[in-house]
Amino acid sequence: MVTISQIAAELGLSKATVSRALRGVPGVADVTVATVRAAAETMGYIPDVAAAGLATGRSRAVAVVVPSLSRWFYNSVLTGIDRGLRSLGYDTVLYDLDRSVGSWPHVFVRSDLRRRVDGLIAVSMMFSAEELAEFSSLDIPMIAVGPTTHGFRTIGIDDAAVMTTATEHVLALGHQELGYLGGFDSQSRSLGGAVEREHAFMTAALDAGAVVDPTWMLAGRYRQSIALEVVTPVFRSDSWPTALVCASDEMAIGAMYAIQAAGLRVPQDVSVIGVDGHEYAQAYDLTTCAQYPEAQGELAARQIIAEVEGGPSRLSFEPADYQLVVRGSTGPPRASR
Amino acid sequence: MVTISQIAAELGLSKATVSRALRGVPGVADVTVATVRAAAETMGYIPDVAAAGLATGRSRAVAVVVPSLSRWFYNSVLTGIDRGLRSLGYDTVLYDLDRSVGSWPHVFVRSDLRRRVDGLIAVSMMFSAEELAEFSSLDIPMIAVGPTTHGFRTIGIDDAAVMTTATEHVLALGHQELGYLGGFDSQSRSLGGAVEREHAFMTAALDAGAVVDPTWMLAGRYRQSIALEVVTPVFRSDSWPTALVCASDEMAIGAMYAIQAAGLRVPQDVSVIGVDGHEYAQAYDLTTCAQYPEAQGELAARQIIAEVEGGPSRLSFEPADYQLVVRGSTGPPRASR
DNA sequence: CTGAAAGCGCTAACAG
DNA sequence: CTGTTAGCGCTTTCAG
Repeated sequence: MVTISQIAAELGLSKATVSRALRGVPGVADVTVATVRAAAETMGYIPDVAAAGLATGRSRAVAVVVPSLSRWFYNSVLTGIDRGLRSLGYDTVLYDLDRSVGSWPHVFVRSDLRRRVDGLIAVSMMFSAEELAEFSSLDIPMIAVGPTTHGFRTIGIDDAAVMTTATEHVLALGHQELGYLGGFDSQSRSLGGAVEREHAFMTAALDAGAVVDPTWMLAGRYRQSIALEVVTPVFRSDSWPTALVCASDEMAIGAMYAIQAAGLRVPQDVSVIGVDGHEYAQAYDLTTCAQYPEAQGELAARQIIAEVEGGPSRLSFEPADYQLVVRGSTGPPRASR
Repeated sequence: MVTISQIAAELGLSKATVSRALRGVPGVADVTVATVRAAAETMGYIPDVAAAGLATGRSRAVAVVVPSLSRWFYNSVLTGIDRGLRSLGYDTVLYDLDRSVGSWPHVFVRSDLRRRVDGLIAVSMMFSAEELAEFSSLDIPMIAVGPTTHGFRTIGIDDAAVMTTATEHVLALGHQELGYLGGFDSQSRSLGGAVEREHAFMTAALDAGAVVDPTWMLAGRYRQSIALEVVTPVFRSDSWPTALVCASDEMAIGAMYAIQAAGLRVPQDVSVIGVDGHEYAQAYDLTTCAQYPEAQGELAARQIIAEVEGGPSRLSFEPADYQLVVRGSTGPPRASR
């Protein structure tokens, strides 16, 4: 294992100079830098992060806390974060909180995060006041991606605006009988903007004078499997909405399956619209209000590193892009055909 | 920030004793241990992993390399690994290789992994001989989960056996006209046992004298969206198989959607069977040959830590459980009703 | 522009 | 059972 001192010895230089040359610290002769780097290369030098970390107090790693890895939004954000972090020379230390609802030990923060990471990115997480206090005591930059997270600067879409856009799309198509597929993901620690979305839907629907039968307010809990189950009985009954607004594309896909299995057609009998821009939306010809989780993750990575490396902390909320993508799952209601 | 020396000073002990007491090293008076731990607790001591790492050469972290995070199998394995690792006091350092097909810099191994992790777990990865050599030169325990990975001890199902089981299920139901939905995921670095599965299918089908029209061999590339697209034309043509054997549940779900959209019924018109035991399989009433990726991940975590902590390296292949789960998507073919 | 020296916080012989 | 003494490999004043 080759160290900095060996390079120094080899070249008749001091450890300090070699260290500076390797890191590109200004104030070293260009020739020296070149020589040192060449030697490091040929000798097969690999920096020891632990040693550097001890000396600097930095680990070149950031913690990423996710509520679960199985949902598309979360793992997409994580993909973006990992890519962003790695391109900046940082590692991703994963903290998957799946199935740890309400049981996250405070210990987590103190003993695990401390000194192990330079920053923390929380994806769609809800934290208790106690946990938040522990985080703050870590005194490292923190940032959230997803719905606005109390105590965190956050990057994310405007959930209300997105849902309003989606709802207005079907309203504009002439639908007056609307269903909503949303609910809460009780299994995870994420809130996912569920409240904002549902509220925006109701507001837009009622403002337009649409009919929203209470039995059409479905709790798909943000999972495709549950969506499939709760949607099924509605479209096998004799009263169903002409348009179903879904709070996520995963739920929308489950709903479309249930609707077809019930013998109805999308969009002829019922229009379906989702939110997210899921990678499968195109194949399912699903109209959706798309957001770009990987981009959000990459942005989070860049911003946290900027802060870690001394930059100032930015705005408290960074609005992310979204866009209505109209496909074949939405159309005018039967009556107005 | 409180250190070990502060505790030592406070208690009038030496750093060494405090260190030993804290780590539970045998050979310290019980009273001393108790006193030290109590003091550490009240003083709010938190160990510095970097310092410990420098001294021991261990980081208490393991690298997990995945081909992508968006596919259920991969993220499920990762969930299991993270849970296992964390329960043993180790951190998960993520290396998501999504979209880095063929472009993985050798640099990766040398500069990133070295000294940063104590072990490496590769999930469904294919490595070049060159990469493999670099891994080996790291001289840390390595283990793979998924299909047998050259150069790695691996934990995984017997892909051929699983596919044989699935195929024989529809054969036993009386199907004689079989389709296969498989292919390769060219986007990722994973092979995923695709070859073994396809071969096992063909063997079982031909052995039973079944008809497998070449146009029924579909390349869904292990993605639901692509499966949906390639399956659609087949069931809109005038010649289709009575049973479709899918190499993954994700593809099977896409296929079922396509079949229904084409106006056919599952299982009345066509039976569909998958492989994986996807979390959505139950909701879709999909018959599948299930495997348990989270359990595989947890096992991998336990085994790698056992090795890291001095245990011997075990068998070269650890067969994982699988089980045929019969649901409503498979039934006898039309003719024999 | 380069070198010497001190030290980051902890562990690991080696003594006692 | 406990203390002393060296480092682990790198960064960082402070001199020159």
